[in-house]
Amino acid sequence: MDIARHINRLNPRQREAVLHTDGPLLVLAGAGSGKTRVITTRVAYLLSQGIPSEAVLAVTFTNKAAKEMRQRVMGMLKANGTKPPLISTFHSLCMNILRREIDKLGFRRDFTIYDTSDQHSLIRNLLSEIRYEDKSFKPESILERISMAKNDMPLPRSAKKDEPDDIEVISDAVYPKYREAMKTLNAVDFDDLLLHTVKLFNEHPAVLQRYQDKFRYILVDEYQDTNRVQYRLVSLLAGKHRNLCVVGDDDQSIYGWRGADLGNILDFERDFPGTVVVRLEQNYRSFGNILQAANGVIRNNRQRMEKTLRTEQGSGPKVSVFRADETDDEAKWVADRIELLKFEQQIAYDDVAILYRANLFSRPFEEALRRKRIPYTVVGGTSYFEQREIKDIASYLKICANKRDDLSLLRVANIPKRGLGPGALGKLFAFAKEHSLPLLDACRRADEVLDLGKRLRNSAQGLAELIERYSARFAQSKDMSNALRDLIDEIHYREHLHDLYKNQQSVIKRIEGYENFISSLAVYEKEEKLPDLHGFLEALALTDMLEQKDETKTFGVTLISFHSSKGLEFPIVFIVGVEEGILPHKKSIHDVEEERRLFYVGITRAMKKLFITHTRHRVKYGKAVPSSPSRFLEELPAEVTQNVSRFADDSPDTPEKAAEDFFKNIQRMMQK
DNA sequence: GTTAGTTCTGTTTTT
DNA sequence: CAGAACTAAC
Repeated sequence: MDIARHINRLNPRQREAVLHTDGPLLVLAGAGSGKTRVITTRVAYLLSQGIPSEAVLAVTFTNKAAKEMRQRVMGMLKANGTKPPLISTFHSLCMNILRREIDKLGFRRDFTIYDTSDQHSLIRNLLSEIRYEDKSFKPESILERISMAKNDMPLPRSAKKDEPDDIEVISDAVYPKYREAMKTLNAVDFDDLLLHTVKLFNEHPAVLQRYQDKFRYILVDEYQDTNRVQYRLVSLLAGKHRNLCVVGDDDQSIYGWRGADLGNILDFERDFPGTVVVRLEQNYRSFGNILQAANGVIRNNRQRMEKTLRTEQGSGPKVSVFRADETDDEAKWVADRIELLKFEQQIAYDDVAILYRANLFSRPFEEALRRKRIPYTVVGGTSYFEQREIKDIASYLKICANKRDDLSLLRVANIPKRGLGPGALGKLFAFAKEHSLPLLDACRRADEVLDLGKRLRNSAQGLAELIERYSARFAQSKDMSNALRDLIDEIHYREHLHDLYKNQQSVIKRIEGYENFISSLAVYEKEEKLPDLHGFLEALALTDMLEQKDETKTFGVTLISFHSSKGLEFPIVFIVGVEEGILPHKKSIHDVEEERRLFYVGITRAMKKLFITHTRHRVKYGKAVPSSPSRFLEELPAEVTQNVSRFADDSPDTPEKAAEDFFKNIQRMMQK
C-alpha cells in the first residue's frame, strides 16, 4: 500500500512516532526535525489501519497550520479515496461544538463572536457605566487581566501583597460585569469559546461522553503553546480512550505572555501515565555550525527537556557576528551583505530573511533595502479586519445575525449620521435597561421613550425597521452578497465615506475595502454547502479568509519578527538587534528563558548561513543611546562563530575606545 | 458634531 | 520620531 512507502522513508524515531497509535504519546520534535511530515504520515497511517476518519481529530493553533496539514494528508490519501479527518483549530473546534450545544449553558445558538476590538469597546462602556473616570487605565490592560483570569493564569499580584494596585481593583470589579454583559449580548469572546466548551463538558457528562466516543484518536500540534484551558479541553476529550498524541518542542515555546503554559508539555508524562516519549533530534534543515550555535544557546535554559539537535550535513560556514556603530550602519551593512551574496554566490533575494524582536525594527532595514533597490516583503502588521469600513459593515451584519448584540448596534446606530448621537442612544439604552430589552427592541418602541424628540424617534424606528428588514432577508440565505450590497447602498455608505475623508485616495481605498468584503461574502456563499450569515461571520472571526490572497508568495527579502518566523526556514538568515534590552527585551526580563528560546527559534530558521548583528548605539525615539551586546551572544560557542566587525576587538564603550575605533575605521576605508 | 492641535506612549500574535 | 487617542475650540 501507498502508506508503507511513506513510512519507509522515515528515520527510526519518526517511524516510532507514526506507528505508536494507541495510548498517550509525546513527540518532542526539535526544530527542523520533520515534524509536519511525522504528523501527516501518522494521520494517514491511522486511517490506513482501518480507523474511520470520523474518529480522528487533529488540532492546531492556526488556520495556516490546519490548512497545510489538511493538504498534505489529502495528498497522501488521494490514491485510495479515504475521507480526510477533522483537522481544526482549537477555536473552530469549540465553535462547532458550541453552535450545537451552547443552549445548555443558557446562551442562544445564534450567539456572536466578539473580537478584540469588540471586547475593547465593551470594556469602555462598562467603565463608563461604573463611572470610572480615571483615564489612566487602558481598557487593554483590563482585558489582559480578564483574559489571564479566564485562562487560569497565576496573576502576578503586585509583588508586595499589602494592597492590590488600582488596576487589579478595577479589573476585579469589571470582570463580573463583563461576563454578565456578554451573556445578555449573547456573545462570546475567543477565550470563551474554549472556556465554555470546557464548562459544557464539566457540567454535562453525557455530552462529553458523546465527543469522547466520537474522537477516539486525538492529535495536538504545537503542544508547547497550549494554555491551561486548552490542556483541560484536551484532557477531557482524550480522557476516555487515551489515544492522545501531542507534538511540540518545549524549546520553541515563545507564547508564555499570552498564556501558553510550558508545564503542559513538561508534565505530560506525569499527567498521562504510560506515556511513550519520542525525541526527534535529527535535523534536516541546517548546517552543523548553526545547530551548534543553537544548542549552545538553549543549553543554558533550566526548564526544559534535554535534547540535542544533530545533522548529517556538513558543518558549513561559521556564524558571522557583526557589530555596527549604530542603527543605520547595521541596516546598511545587512543590505550590503545581501547584495554581495547575490552577486558572489547567486543567492536569490527570496532566500534571505531578516529577523528581529519587534516589528518596529523593520524600518531602517526597509529603508536600506529600498535604497539599494533590493525587493523585500514585511510580514506582519495591521490586519485587514482593523479597517474601519470592514468593522462598520461587519457590525451591520452582526446585528442582523444576533439581535441582542447591542454593542454592534451601538456602533452602527449613527453610521451614517441619523442624529442618534450619544445623547439619544443613552436615552434609548436607559429605556432598554429599564424593560430589560435588547437595544434593537428599544429602538423599535422609541415611541414609548419619553423625552425623545419626534425626529429622533423616527430615526430610531427607521433604524430598527432597516435592521429587521435586512435581518429577514439575510435569514433567507439567498444571495446574501446582493442583499449586503443593497444595504450598503441604502444607508449611503459610500457618501458617508466621502464625508468622512476629504482625501480622495483614502476614500477609494475604503471603497475597495468593502467591495472586497462583499466579494468574500459572495465567495463564501458559492463555496459553502449551506451558507448562512452566522457561518460567514464565524469564518470572518475565526479564519483568515479575507487576508489570504498574498500569503504564500513572499517577494524578495523577508522581514519578519522572531515570533512570526516560527515554523519557517530560509537559506540565509540575519538576526538583528541582538542587544540587551531588545533580545532579552527589557519588558520580558522576568522570563529570560523565554527570550532565550526566542533567540533559539531565530537561529534554527537558518539553513545555510547565519548572520547575527548588534550595535553600539541604537536610535530610540529619535535619539541615539548606547547599546550593549546581548548576554546571549556569549553563549554562542566560540568555535562556530567568527567576528566580522570592522574592529575585531570587543572593547568596552569608552570615549577613548570609540575614538580609536573611529580612527581605525578611517584607516580601513583608506586602504580600500 | 467636526477638525485641528495636543498629549501620550512605545514587545511579541492568533483566534 | 510617529501614530494613536484624546481635548478643545470651531
